[in-house]
Amino acid sequence: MVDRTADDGSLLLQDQLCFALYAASRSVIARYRPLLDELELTYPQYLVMLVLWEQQTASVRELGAALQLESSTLSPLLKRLEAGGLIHRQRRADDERSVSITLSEAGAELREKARAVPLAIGEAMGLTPEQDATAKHLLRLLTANVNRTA
Amino acid sequence: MVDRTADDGSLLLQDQLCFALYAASRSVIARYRPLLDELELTYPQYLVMLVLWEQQTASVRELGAALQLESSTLSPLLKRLEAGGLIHRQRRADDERSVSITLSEAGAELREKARAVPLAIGEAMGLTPEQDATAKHLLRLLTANVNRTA
DNA sequence: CTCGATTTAGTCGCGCACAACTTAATCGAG
DNA sequence: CTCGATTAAGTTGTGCGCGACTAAATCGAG
Repeated sequence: MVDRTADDGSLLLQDQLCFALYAASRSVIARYRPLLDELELTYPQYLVMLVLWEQQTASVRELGAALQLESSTLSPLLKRLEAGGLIHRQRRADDERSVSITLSEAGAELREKARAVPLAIGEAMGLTPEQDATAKHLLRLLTANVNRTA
Repeated sequence: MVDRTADDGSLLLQDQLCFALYAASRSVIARYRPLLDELELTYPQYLVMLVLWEQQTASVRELGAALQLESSTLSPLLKRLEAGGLIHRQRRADDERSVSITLSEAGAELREKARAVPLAIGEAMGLTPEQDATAKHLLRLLTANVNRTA
């Protein structure tokens, strides 16, 4: 198969980086699914937990900034995490507009069960450390460029 | 920032290729949105149209194979494309289980308006041809690996 | 030829994802 | 101090995306 560059006007599906991206993202998330089912988390919920395991607490706004998600996506998701007993939500005293999200006991404990997940995914992806680093670099560059004048 | 490789058990969001992938995919699709709004298409609908512009006709099964989507995703999407007057759907005479999707006049004509889209996106992504090719290669490798034992 | 297995679309339920909007709290120029 | 502008979170509506399931048509071993 002869690929064309990003610069021509090809309308062929297989020429498009964006489709490779879209397909790869869904494939990786599908790979996560059985692992996250064990933790009773969806993939976006897992991402929220990653942020909280890292920094204990965050506002909805901060979670949105870290994950590039709107409050309209996060609010219901956080409600489900709270219903699942993994987080607490409370209005901040010093700024009643903000809501602090914190880990519950169960949420903090879940971290240990999650430890095995990145390993298993890394193995399934099957890239060399160099390929992994290159891919991350290019994806971040791409994201920054695309968001630049968005 | 010091990145770790895919092989360790880091639970840091920024270390994870999968998050870079997820964020990049959504950013690119968001970039498409205003362009596709002009065509009154969503991104997945646009992908279906790409396949049809390429080969005139396809069954639901073939579209699913090309785009890696389930019939439970495609059936309602195709219903919307039909309601929008871009495609026709008809049971295949030789195998009543299959449904043939074909372009309508309007669907075929939309191709010309879509010509400018890949150019604009390619420009927004801002990768060199080499980077674009590398990214596509790595994403396909990744997807193949992840799906292999799925 | 027959009938259980397979294949193809489709429906349903749930959880994102995002645009558009609302509500409430805070900010800040005058 | 005040009040219009801004900010934070949440609601609503639409369209994916997929698992679980169903219905109907076809296949194929015996």
